[in-house]
Amino acid sequence: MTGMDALSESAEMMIKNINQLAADEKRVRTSDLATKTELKPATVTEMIQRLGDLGLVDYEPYHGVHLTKQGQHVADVIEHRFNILERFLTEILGVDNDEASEVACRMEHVLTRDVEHKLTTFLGVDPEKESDLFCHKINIEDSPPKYLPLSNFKEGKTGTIKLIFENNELASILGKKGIIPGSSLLLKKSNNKVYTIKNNEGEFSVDRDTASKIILQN
Amino acid sequence: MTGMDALSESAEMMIKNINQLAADEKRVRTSDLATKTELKPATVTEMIQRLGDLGLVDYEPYHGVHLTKQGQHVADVIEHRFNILERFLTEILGVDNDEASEVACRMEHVLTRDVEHKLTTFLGVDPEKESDLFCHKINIEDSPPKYLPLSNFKEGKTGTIKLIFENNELASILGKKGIIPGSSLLLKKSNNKVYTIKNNEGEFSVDRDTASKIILQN
DNA sequence: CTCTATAATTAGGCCACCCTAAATTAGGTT
DNA sequence: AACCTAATTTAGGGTGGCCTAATTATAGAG
Repeated sequence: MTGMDALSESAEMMIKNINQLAADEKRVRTSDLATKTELKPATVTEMIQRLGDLGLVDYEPYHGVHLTKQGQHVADVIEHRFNILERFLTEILGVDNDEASEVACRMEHVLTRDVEHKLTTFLGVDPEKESDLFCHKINIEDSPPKYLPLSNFKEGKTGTIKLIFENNELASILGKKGIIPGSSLLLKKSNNKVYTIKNNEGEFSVDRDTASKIILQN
Repeated sequence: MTGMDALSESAEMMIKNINQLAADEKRVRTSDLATKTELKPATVTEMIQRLGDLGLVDYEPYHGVHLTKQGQHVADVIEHRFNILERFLTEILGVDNDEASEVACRMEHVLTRDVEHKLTTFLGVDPEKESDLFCHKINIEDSPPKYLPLSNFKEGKTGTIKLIFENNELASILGKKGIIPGSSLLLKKSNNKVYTIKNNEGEFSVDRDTASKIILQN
């Protein structure tokens, strides 16, 4: 009902191009779109009529188009996806610019919100701070895993060890007991002084200081 | 002549599905393909006839298809692209399995050889060793990525941390130990499970999952 | 205010993909 | 060997995207 049928790549590209040609408040002309997209004018007309029917574009025959609010929103999303993909390809993978641009331009239509979000985070931008670009992301489905030092863990809970701050000695002692990153551990009891933990090699007690150096994931 | 026109996503998907259904030397039946692809049998027939014309498939009416050498090659490439994309999405970005699978399935048709190659290297597989899968890659323009996750780093090497991907909590825990972007870090030891690292604040061990989210520059 | 050059649209055609419904074929049953 | 059923293919229809050619509208020149 919401018209959420996922636009075709062609449709999204047209919207993207309309957006890029839309300087000031001017309507974008068919011929300019034809040049930019390397399509024939007749094809552009056809396409923008379709987009008009979808409410993504305000189309006035013989007088060009401009994006509706809805269309602008699509354009922003695509733009953002393109940018992070391009950055990932060039900055992280070291793909050369032209190719990165081409590939990003194809991939942008296939990203989901979640992947977009995670990629953005990966690139070191806090998605929450990009408020404008992420305005389309109202409900964030991310319930990030919680990391806690053992010293703050709840009794009876089992967690996976993520990180142990060493102290070589301590680490090797713990290591010999199977308390190593990646392994799982149950906190049986704690009284804020002594922490009784259990793993598949047995039960141990550690002091608070040690406990604070073992970071678990819920 | 070589039929190098870049196959459509639909065509590539059909080839991929034929490949997956091709147990032993048996020909793959139309109805099985229809079930797997969620298309109608008539549509499958049409498609495999097209693929037959392209020489990608050996089609015998009423007796199913099997991939030609050429078709097999396409299938292998797609398969490999899917696998590395899926790995990247799950292991590096932390996308959940179902979504990663879906997105990888869309992106696989859009990767170039170079991007595929660089992504593979990024994930820590030496593309040269995957000789079969990479047989399609004759001239490799070797420029390995400058950035690697800690989990793919070589023991004894020092790198500069470029970014740490994760929800803020993990990042802040790491940050308190001086493991922050821009700082330098030495990988002392790794056994593919536990990564022992050292920086100017001490020594730490992290699990593979965490290591994969710390990206270093050689 | 008409006239014309240019821009834009419509008309009509082609192909890839998808469908349903109507043949057709293969292969086991009797 | 004729027959039936399930699998398969063909026939025919629709849509999106692309095209060329023909038509029509616009806006600026005279």
